[in-house]
Amino acid sequence: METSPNPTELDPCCPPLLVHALSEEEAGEISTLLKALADPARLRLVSLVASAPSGEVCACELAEPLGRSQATVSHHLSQLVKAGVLARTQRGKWAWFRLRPERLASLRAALALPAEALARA
Amino acid sequence: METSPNPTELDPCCPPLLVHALSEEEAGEISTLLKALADPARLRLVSLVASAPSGEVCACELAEPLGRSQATVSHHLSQLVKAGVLARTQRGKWAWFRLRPERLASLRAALALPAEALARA
DNA sequence: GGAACGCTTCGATAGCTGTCAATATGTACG
DNA sequence: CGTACATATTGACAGCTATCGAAGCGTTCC
Repeated sequence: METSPNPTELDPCCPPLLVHALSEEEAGEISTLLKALADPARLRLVSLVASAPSGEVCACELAEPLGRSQATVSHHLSQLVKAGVLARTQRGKWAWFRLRPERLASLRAALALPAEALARA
Repeated sequence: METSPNPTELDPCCPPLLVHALSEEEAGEISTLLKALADPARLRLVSLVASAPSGEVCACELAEPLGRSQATVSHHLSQLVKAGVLARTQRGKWAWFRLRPERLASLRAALALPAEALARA
């Protein structure tokens, strides 16, 4: 096994991106995560959650600032959770969401350029 | 006009992402760049170009390793150029592509977490 | 129990997107 | 000029996706 300590869907993802050519499989893996972020509504959701002072936001506070229906917000939140970007906690009848920074960090790492590429710029 | 010195479409993009909530407009801007990368074929193209020793690759060398038709590769390359991720140089009848690392760097910066968010993790 | 509430799921729809074959455009070289 | 070749554009199509209203499922609280 790699480095994942618990059964939550946190597979390594994001092999070194720009050092050698990616295989179709590796590219598919990274693009899945990118797709999860590549939508204005989801980007704003992530942003709303990440910038919350407490680090957690109730779903009930998200539909209104987003200007989308409650069903649509629920749909996007599910996708973000599935992609590992957000984590959900059920608390009574409310669902709370918080950021999973490791996931974004691994994406940033994948996008990092090797020194040689920077030298060429 | 804003701040662009030359006619190439290199606007700043990517406001601070996770510090405060994004507007719909800001989110749209970033998601445009993310969408350009959120596809296995395009990700592999970027990877192929970035990992080339010379820093430049002729389009003629890309279709075969990608396993896509010439038309499809041309289409994806256009999108990457339009998004500012790659730059194209015409040389005789060949088109050469190289990476625009600044563009990726600004995306990485947008994905960077403020210290507070990391502390919460 | 039953009413109210938060959220998810379903069904439907309009629009976008990745793909290719075919065709067009453009460049090089006899 | 004409042929060969590299790339771009067009047209078409299947599959995906963002969105919503409506219906379903749990939880809370009276």
